[in-house]
Amino acid sequence: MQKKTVNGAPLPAYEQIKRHVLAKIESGAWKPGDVVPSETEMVKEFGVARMTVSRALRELMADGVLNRVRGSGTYVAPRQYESTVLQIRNIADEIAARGHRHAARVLALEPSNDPNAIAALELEAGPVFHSRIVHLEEGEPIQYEDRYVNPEVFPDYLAQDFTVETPNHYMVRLAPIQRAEFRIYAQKPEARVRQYLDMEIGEPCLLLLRRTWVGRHVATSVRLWHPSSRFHLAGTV
Amino acid sequence: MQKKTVNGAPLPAYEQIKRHVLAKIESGAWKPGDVVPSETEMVKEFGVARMTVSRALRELMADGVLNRVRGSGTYVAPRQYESTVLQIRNIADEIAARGHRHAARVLALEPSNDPNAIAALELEAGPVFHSRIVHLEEGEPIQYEDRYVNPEVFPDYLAQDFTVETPNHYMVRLAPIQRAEFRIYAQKPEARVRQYLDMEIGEPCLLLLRRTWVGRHVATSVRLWHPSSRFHLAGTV
DNA sequence: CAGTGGTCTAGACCACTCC
DNA sequence: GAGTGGTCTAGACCACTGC
Repeated sequence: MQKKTVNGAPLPAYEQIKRHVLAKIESGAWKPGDVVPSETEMVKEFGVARMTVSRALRELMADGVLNRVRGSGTYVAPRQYESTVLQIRNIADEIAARGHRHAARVLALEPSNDPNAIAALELEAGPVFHSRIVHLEEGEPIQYEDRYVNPEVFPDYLAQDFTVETPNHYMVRLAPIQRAEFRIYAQKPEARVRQYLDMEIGEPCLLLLRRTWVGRHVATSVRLWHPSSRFHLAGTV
Repeated sequence: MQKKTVNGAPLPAYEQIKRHVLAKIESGAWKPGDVVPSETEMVKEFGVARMTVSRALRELMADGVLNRVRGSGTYVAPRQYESTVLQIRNIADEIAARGHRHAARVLALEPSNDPNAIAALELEAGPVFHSRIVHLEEGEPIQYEDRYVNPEVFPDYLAQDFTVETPNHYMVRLAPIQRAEFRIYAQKPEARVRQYLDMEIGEPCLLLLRRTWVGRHVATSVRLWHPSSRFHLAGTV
């Protein structure tokens, strides 16, 4: 295998193979569920020993990128949703997993020149895209979503119907999220949020702030308010 | 290498080596910072190829258990603290990292027969150990810690001085935490918590519930209240 | 310069899946 | 039974550390 270099240092063959596979997935050439070439095929393609291919694919499985089944083949793993605290899924899927109905009220979907939002997306200038949506579980509001989106990453964001598909689902469908940063607060909601979430006066919100990256771009910056009486975060490590 | 079996299935050699190393660390025979035997030595000890030892040690490094330095050797990694939302550290270390002073007020340290606590620790009967501590940052309360501890795992818990060392630090020092489960809530604090945390009426708490496991035992079940004005959780994925 | 870990090869045997 | 991944061997060359 020809040694490619990054800043002068040669990259190990197994690392080059990993990047090749990741590039295929990120470009969309290989989609979730697709079979990827077998070890034997990659051995021929890259001109390396089978152990080397095996290590590359094994590590990608450990990272959750691939699934491997002995006797069957190697498959592209399903997309990971915006992960917050380890594994919070798309709110609609989460509601569906509880056997409940999800609905969404789109309050706003428009361009915005909010300087704070432009800064959060690490852009020089606006406009950026802005949406405000209330998510309902069995008719009860459970999340107030205030989202800013990078138009360079999702140019068609404003043309979507978010009563049918959540923004999170839409974005994950189009681009793989590679990194996320989050902060969690307990907060007294401002009046508008409190009303949209149908909360009693004095009831606190669980507020989740999150930014996600696609490649070198900040893809989205979102604030999610949840009524404490109907929502909490959970996970294991 | 002699094949050991678990429920009839033979265990791969690299997996046996991993378990051997983990057992050494968990038993305390190898402590954080210690050099562990080199690959060459383990090759002789286990009678396997160097690649096999290499894989075992490489995977343990990926898990954060070992650190490996080319040209130097393989070392036991420092202990991981109770991880909550990915990487929240021991509150005292966190405060120290901000360059601030930590202090603790021990409100209670006693046996308890609270049936909820006994159930949370998955024990048949009590008593279990109970502590309530307020942690202060620069003199301001920042965490109210209500903790139940499994006496089978930490028999000397009640004899400790938690103004000197936090319970988390004490427990991590004695036993490696292997699994954790957490839930995060926004909550109106009860009067007692509000007073100990010196909070204004109406200010919400960020409440973190956590259980941690050592081997098959629930080691501890803890509720951590934080004033929202002075505390939030953060992390990256 | 001896010892360490990082990577790689060219084979091998095996358990398993799928047809 | 052909093809897949899981593991393993016995070598090898290399970059790096620490004396």
